[in-house]
Amino acid sequence: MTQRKKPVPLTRERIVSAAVGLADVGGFGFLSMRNIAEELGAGTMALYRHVANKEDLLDDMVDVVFAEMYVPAIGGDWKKELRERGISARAALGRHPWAVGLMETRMHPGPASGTHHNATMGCLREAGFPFRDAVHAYNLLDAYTYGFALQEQTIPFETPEESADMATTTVGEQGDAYPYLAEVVIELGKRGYDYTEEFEFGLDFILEGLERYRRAIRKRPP
Amino acid sequence: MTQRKKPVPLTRERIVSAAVGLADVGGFGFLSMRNIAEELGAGTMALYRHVANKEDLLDDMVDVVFAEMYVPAIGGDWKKELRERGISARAALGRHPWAVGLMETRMHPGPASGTHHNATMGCLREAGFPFRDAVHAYNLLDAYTYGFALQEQTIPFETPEESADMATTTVGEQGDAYPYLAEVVIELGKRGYDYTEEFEFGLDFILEGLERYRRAIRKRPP
DNA sequence: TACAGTACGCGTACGGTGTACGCATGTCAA
DNA sequence: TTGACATGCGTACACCGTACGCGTACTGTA
Repeated sequence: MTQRKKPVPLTRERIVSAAVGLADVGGFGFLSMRNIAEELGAGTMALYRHVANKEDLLDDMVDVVFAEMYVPAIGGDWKKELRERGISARAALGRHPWAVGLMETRMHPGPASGTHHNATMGCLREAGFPFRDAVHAYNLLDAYTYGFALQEQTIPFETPEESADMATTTVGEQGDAYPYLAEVVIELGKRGYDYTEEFEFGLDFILEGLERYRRAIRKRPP
Repeated sequence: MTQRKKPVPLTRERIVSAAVGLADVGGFGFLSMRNIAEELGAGTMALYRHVANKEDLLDDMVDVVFAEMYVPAIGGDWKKELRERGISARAALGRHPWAVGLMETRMHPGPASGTHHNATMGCLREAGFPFRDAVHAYNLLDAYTYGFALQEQTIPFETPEESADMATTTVGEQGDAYPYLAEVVIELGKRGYDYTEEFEFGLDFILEGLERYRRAIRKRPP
């Protein structure tokens, strides 16, 4: 009669994991405390025994994404290491699109975030970049990566419906008002748009530029 | 007795303008239809006579931000034009921080957005970049600009309180676990962090790299 | 002047959100 | 047995976007 119900105890980890999964499939807008609780078969307010509030939960979710990124080896071939880091970062952001706007805006970064940033900075410093230039390089790489991910999320070049909608709105309506823009819509609509190739072109462009810059510095130390 | 009240008729423009102002001072979270209506001394639902929904309103708000950006001259010195474009874009995004995550994600871009993108693309094409390379260049410039703006928004290097919080959280707690990260926090805490200088370094880095790339292309046409 | 048509402002209501508060239950120590 | 404590959860509140429909006021036409 006294049927014991111990439906797996709620833990912070289980909550974070469920939240990440929910945001992945349903989008950021679907991520509500009520939905998370339902996913776990628990009451909404039960969550608040394990997380202080939603912001606190988001901190941990972001750290999960950081944990999925490649951690560059500090003494290694800096260009190769940071290339892999960039590619895995974009991949992680692709798997968790909701994270893009959140990654760099957290005020309480988690351990994975610390490890990640430390390794990246270390990679640049040990490659011979003076402090200030390492900061410049870091800024370039991250701004590009997050910016690319931001744009990649929603620009609808692939689906024909959206593409057509976009085309008529911006181009077709007022014939030839935007010839260069029209070229983009038409050409990319025809040939398609390979996000991976595009991203890696830019990443390599920056890395090679940095390598040139590094060599120039090494020749004449300050 | 019959006191006429004609409190300035509501128009779409007045609504958009009030919304932009509200988001500027109160943040994106403060931008609710109720608050906009109150700002205008109108009832909430009165707004819906002029805008289809909040998404529709956001489209127009984004176009306001695009309209504040410098439109590069299509035949001119492409590097100078695009440098000014980049700087004014960052400035506009600084004035309207809520816009960063929205600029490139609109599905119904407005006229200012069209003009802006067309002029930028035209600038690159007329400078001699073949179509595909112009797209690469465009992607690099915009990803960097939006990525920088995204990071600039909330990284709290300036305010001592947040800086100290950040430092203890990521560095001080577990002594020397993140030496390279510690260096960043300490050094930038000491010397400060000039966002403008940082942004322009990266922008010039990309522009100069593109110029080199352009010259290489011109030497041997495909 | 009278009336119809229309544009506009707005009140109410519904289903969603985050979360403060307090109560109920289960487990373990004394 | 008794108390302390951690955990789960139900209710309630203030906010959100917005569907729906009603009243008012201006305007063009007869």
